[in-house]
Amino acid sequence: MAEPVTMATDADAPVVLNPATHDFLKALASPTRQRIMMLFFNGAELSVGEVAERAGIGQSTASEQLTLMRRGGVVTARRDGKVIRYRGDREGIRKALADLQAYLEVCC
Amino acid sequence: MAEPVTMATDADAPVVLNPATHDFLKALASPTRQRIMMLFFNGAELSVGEVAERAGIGQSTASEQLTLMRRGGVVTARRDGKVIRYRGDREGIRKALADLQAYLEVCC
DNA sequence: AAAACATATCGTCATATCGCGAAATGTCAA
DNA sequence: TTGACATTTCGCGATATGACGATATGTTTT
Repeated sequence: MAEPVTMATDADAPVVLNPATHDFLKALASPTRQRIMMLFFNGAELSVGEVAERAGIGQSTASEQLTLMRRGGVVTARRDGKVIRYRGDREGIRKALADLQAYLEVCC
Repeated sequence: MAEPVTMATDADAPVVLNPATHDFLKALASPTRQRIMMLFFNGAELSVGEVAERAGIGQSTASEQLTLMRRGGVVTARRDGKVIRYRGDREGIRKALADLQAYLEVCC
């Protein structure tokens, strides 16, 4: 409940941000993943194969990048038959942005 | 003035985010730079040498990482005699977070 | 101008990440 | 359970990043 970021004093300032927020930053700090992110424009839901095709990357690459993005909380996945459909994670993003903002509040 | 992110429709959705926001994400997506960031806790102003010492890294490394962070808009630098003092960039961070939020609004 | 000092840049190496094809895993249909 | 198909995992080469020491640049003082 008590985040390492809130109410910090000089003595117990966090040295790194929490893993979830770090994963969020990594999930977006790559041109390829940014391109993938924009495929989920307007709530679109896409399979791994569709992402691979539209992003112009191999199928295994798409799978790996989507796993990272899922870990970063920017997309969610659900199985639909033999296909897995991904879409933007509105709530995950909202939370990550809030955490990031709280983290940065400490120093600036 | 018209950001590539705002008012996007399905036809002209941005494929990557603007360079400034990308640099912002990169500036924070590294444990070392996160550690450095937290040194600027509570508006502290530190020289390159002080950052190197407190972060436990070499002087050249500190200089290079601070350059990245400056490009990402998370710190500012000013010369003070023969020393250069860095501190958290409140306004740069605020702007970057707003841009990031706008970018993510598109898809989620 | 030269000495002293802080920072920036350069060259190099170690490690991490990216992207791929191949193989393994998992799921539905017959 | 076998076959067909989608996704994940694995192994690998290419490229990017991180950190360092050495050197260059810039600033102040003498």
